[in-house]
Amino acid sequence: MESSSAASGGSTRREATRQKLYEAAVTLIAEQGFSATTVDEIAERAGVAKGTVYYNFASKSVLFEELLRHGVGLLTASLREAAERTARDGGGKVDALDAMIRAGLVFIDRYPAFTQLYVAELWRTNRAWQSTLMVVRQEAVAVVEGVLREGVDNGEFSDEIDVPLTAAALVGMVLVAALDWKSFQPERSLDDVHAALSRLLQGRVSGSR
Amino acid sequence: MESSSAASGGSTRREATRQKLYEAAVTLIAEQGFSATTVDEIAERAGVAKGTVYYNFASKSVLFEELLRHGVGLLTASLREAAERTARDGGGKVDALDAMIRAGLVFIDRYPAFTQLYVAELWRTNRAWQSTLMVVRQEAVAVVEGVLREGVDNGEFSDEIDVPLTAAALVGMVLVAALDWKSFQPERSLDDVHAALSRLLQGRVSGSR
DNA sequence: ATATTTGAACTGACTGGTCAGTGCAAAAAC
DNA sequence: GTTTTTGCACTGACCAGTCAGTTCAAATAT
Repeated sequence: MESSSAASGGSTRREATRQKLYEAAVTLIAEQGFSATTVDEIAERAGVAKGTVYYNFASKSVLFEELLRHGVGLLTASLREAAERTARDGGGKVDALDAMIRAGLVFIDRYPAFTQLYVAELWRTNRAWQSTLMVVRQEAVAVVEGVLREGVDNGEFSDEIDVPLTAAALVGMVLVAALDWKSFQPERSLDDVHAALSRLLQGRVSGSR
Repeated sequence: MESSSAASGGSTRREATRQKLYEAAVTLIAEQGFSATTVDEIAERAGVAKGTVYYNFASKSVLFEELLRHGVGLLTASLREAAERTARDGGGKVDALDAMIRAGLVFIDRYPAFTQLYVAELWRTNRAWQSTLMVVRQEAVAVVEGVLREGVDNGEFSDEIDVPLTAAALVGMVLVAALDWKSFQPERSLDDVHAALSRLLQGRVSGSR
C-alpha cells in the first residue's frame, strides 16, 4: 500500500525504477527536447521494458512533470541550506548570496542536464505542464528573493533595489554563465567560475587593477 | 526573368512569403518548441499552403536555421549600433555596456518570441542545427566581449575580470531578467527594468541608501 | 493594343513512416 | 500470494515531405 515505509521516498523497488527512469529521461530530454524524445528511448536507456514506464507513470507528460518537481526540490533544498549555513556562521547577506551562487554552480555541475531542460522549458507557454513550471520556478526564485528582502530590511542592501527583478537577474546570471561554462569551456574549475561571478556581483568590475 | 529588379533582397513576392513564414514559425516554436510544432500549423498561421513552405525552404529544420540567423542578425546589429553610438558621443565603456543592456531590452521587448526560442534551443546538444547555433551565439556574445576587452585595455575595467565568462553572465542577466519581465510582470516599463539592471551592473546593490 | 507564352510561385491531396499508449500472459521479485 | 516487471504485438492518430497540377503577372510576339 504505497509503502513509504520509513522516512520519505527511499527504498521500495518501485522507487528504484522510477529513479532510473528519471535519470534516463532527463538526459534524453535535455539533449533533444520533450517532443523529440520517445518513450521507447527512455525505456531502453533506463534498461526497462516500455510497459514498466506506464506501470509507474500515467503518461509521458506525467513522467516529465514529476521529474521537474523532483529536480527543483533538490535545487531549492540546496539553496536554502547554503543561505542558512552562512547565517549560522554569522555571515551577512552578501555572504549568503555568494554562498547561493556557489550552491547553484555545484548543482549545475552535478545535474547539468536537468538545468538545461529546465531553462529550455521555463518560458514556454501553451504547454500542458505550464502550471507545474510556474510553481516550481517561484519556489526557486523565492529563496533568492527572501535573502534580498532580508538584506534590504537590515540595511545591508540599498532599499532602492527591485527585489523580484534583481533576483531574476541574479538567477539568470548564474544559470547562463554556468551553462556556458559546461557547454563551451568545461575544463575550467568551479572555483574559477565562482570567482568571476562573485566579482561581478560585488561590482568589482569597473576600476583597473 | 528572376527579377530582383532594384537592389538586393527586398521586395520580391518570395521574400514576402518567407517573411510571413518566419513570423508564423517564430511564435509557434517559441510557444511549443520545434518538434511539437508542425509544418501544417506554420503554413496555416502564415496563410499559405503547406507546399509553399517546401517551395521556400528545403525542410522544416532549414526554415528554423534561417530564422535563427535572421533574428540574431537583427540583435547583433542593434548591440553593435548601441556600442558605437556611445563611443561617438564620447562615453566610456561602462556607458557602452549600459547602452547595450538597453538595446538588449528593446530587442526582447520587440521580439519576445524569438528570444524565448533562442534561449530554449541554445544549450541543446545532438541537434541538427547545433553548429548554426554555435556560430550565431558567438556572434552575439562577441560584441559584449569586445567592449569588455577594450575596457580592460584602456583601464576602465579591472584586468582581473574574466572576459568570456563575464560576457556570458551579463548576457544571461539581461536575458533572464527580460524574459521574466515579459512573462511575469509585463506591466512594468522598460526604463524601470533598465534601471534595476544598471544598478546591479554598477554594484550599487550593497550599501543602504 | 491584343493575344500568346513562359515560368516562378503556389496549392493541397496523398504517402510512408513514426510513435504514444494498450493489452495481456507469463516470469520474477518480494 | 501479491506486486512489479517483462516482452511484444497491435492500433490509431499524426506528420514530414512529395508531386502533379493551377495561377497569374510579366515578357514576347503579332
